[in-house]
Amino acid sequence: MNASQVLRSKFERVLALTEEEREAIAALPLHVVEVKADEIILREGVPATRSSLLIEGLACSSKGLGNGRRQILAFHIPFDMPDLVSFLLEVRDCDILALTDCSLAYVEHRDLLALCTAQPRLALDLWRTTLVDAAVHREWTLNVGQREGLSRLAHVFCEMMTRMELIGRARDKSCALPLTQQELAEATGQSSVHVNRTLQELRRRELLSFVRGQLTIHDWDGLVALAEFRTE
Amino acid sequence: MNASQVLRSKFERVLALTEEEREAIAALPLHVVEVKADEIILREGVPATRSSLLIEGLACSSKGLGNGRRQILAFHIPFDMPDLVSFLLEVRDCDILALTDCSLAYVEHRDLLALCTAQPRLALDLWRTTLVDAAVHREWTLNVGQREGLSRLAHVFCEMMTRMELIGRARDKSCALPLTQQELAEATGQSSVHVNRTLQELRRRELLSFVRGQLTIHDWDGLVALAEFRTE
DNA sequence: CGATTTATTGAAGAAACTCAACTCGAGTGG
DNA sequence: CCACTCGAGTTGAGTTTCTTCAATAAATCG
Repeated sequence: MNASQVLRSKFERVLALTEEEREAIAALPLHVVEVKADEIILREGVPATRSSLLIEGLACSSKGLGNGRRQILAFHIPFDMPDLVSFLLEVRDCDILALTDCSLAYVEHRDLLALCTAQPRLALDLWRTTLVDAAVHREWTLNVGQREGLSRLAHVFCEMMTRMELIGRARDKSCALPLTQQELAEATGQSSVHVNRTLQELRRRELLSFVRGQLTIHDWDGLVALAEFRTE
Repeated sequence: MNASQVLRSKFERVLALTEEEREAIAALPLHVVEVKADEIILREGVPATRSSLLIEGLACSSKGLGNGRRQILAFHIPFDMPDLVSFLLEVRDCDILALTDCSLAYVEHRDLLALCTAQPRLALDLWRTTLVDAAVHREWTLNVGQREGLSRLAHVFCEMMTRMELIGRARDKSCALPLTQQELAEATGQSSVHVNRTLQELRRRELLSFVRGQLTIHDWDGLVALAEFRTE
C-alpha cells in the first residue's frame, strides 16, 4: 500500500468519500522517507512546518526533562498522523521518535491547509482525529496519575491491542508490539525494574504474556477489569 | 462583559476579525447559565451535543476511577472553552466540574458547526485552541509521570500564574486561585497529606505562598527553574 | 563468536500513602 | 455575640510502593 492509499483509507474508515475528495487526497504532495529505529522523526522546539503519516513501524511522542527522565506520551502505529497535533501551532512541543524502523510520509502544513480549505469535510475529520488523540492523552494522564503499577501497565496493553485490532494487525488477541521494558517504563512513569516485576505479576496471574515483542492476551476480560479499560 | 463579548475577545486575542466574522460571532446562540460550586457542568459518558464557554469562575476537567480516585486533567478559567475537546466526538470522555460558582455560556454543537462552515478562519482558530489544550495535556502527563512531588506542584502554579496573567487576573505575581489542597492533590496525582507537606516546603524555600486561595509567587525564576516550566 | 543490549534478581532506601488525631477558620443558628 | 458545626489544613507514625544500585543471565546483532 502506498502512502496516498494509506491516507485515503484512513479517511475512509469514517467517511464515504466523494470523487472530488478522493482526487484531492491523491493530489496531496507526500514525501515518503524511511527512518531507522531510535532516530528522531521530528524534534521538539523546532518550527512546526510539516506533519507525518506513519505507513509502517512503531513510533512514539515523548518529552524529556533536564535530569534525563523522559515521558512517552503516546505510541503511534500505521495509519496514525503522530504530529497532526502540532498542526496550526508555531513550535513542536514534543519529539516524535521511531521505536522500530519506520516508513512514513511527510505532508507540508501549507499543503494540508490548502486541502482543509478546499475540502471542509476532510478538515473536520482531521480535526476530529486530533480530538481523539487529545482524549487518549487524557486517559494517559489518568493512567499515570491514579492507577497503581499493575493496572497502569495493563491499561497500556489493552489500548495497544485494541488499536492493533482496528488496523488488522492482531489475531486471536495476539500482536507484535516491539517495545522494550525500558520503553514501557517511560510510558507508564515507572522504573524499568518495576516494570519487569509488574510484568511477571501479569504473567503469574495468567492475564497475558509479553515475550520478545509479542503481546498475547490470555484473559481479555480479566485484563480489561484490572485496567478499568473503557472500550468505546 | 456579556457572553458574546467574551467569545469575541477570545478570538481577537489572535485574529483581527472582519466585520462579517464579528457579526457571525454575535449571531451565535449562547445560553448563559450559573452553576454552583461542586456541581457537574457536563458529565462523562453522555452524548456530546454542546460545548461551554467559561465567563466567570474556576472549573476543571476530571476523570474518575472505580476505587474513588479521581484525576483532574485541566483547570479552566474565564475565556476557556473547557470541553471544545469533545466537539465532533460522539460521547464526552470526562466530567467538567465547577470548582467555584461559575457563570458560563452553552453553545450547541450544531450552531458551532454552522459557524465553522461559514467562517473557516474562525474554525481554524478553534481547532488551534483544541491543539493548544492537547499540548497542555501532554505537559500534564509529563508532570504527573516524571516530576517529583515538589516540582510537580511548582509546575501547576507556574502554569496557572501564566494563564491568569494572560487574562489580566494577576498582579505582581499574585492571583486568586481558590483551590483546596485536595484538588491540588487530584491534579498532581498525590495524596492531600503529601501536597500539604510539599506546600510547606515550597513556602520554606520562599518560592511562593498559597493561603486561603491566594497564590503569590515570591521567586518566579526559582519556581520556573524548579518546575522546568517552559514559557512559550 | 564476541559485543552489546535487554531482561532478571536481590537488597537497601527513598518517596509517598494511609490512618487517625488534632487545629484552625468561616459561617450558622440559637 | 457566642457556641457549634463543618470543611479544610496540619501533624505524627507506621506502612506500602516504588526506586536505585549493582550484579547476573539471557537474548540479539554484527
